[in-house]
Amino acid sequence: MNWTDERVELLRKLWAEGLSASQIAAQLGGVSRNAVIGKVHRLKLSGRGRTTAAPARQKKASSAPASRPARAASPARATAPTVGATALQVQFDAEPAARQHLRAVDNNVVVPISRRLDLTQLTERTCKWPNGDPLSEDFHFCGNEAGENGPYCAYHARLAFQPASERRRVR
DNA sequence: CCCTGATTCGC
DNA sequence: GCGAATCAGG
Repeated sequence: MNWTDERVELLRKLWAEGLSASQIAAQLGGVSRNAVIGKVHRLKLSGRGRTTAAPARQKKASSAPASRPARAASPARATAPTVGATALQVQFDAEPAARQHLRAVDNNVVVPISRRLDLTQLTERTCKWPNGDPLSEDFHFCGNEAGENGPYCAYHARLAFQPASERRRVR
C-alpha cells in the first residue's frame, strides 16, 4: 500500500481532527499505526497544533543497539500486527470534530459514518457491512466505497478479518 | 496489560 | 521515503 495523494489527504484530515494513529491506520487500511506515525512525522504534522511542546524525547545512544534483534531474523513468529483493534474503542475524550466521522453504537463501538444504503442500492463497489437489527426499519448497509478486492470498506474489512478473540472486550 | 506518540535506522 | 522495533510514558 503506497501513500497516494488521497490517502495522504485523508491522513491529514483525520490527524487534524484528533484521531489516534491506530484509528487512522484502521480507517486507511493496509498500514500499521507505526506507518501512520512515521508518515505524520515526515509530513511534519506531529505538533497537532497543540501549544505545549512535547517533552522532546531523549536521543537514543548512537552506538550499538545490540539488543534489538533483526526483524527478518525470526521467521518463526510472524504475527501480523493487530491494527484496528483500537478502532473498536470509543474515544470519549476525542475532539468534537472527530465525531463527525465516527458514530457511536451501544456506547462502546464506533463505526465510520456510512451511506446507510439499503439492499437495493448496493453495488459491487459498496461496503456490504450490515448495521442495525435486520428486522428494524433502521437496518442498513455501510455503503461506503469498498476496496477493489473485497466486499467491505477498509474499515469494515479490518473488523471482518479481526479474530473475535483479538477484538477489544466491550465492557 | 491496555493504550498513546516519538525515535532510530535498516531497508 | 517507509515503517518495524523500540522507547517512554498514561
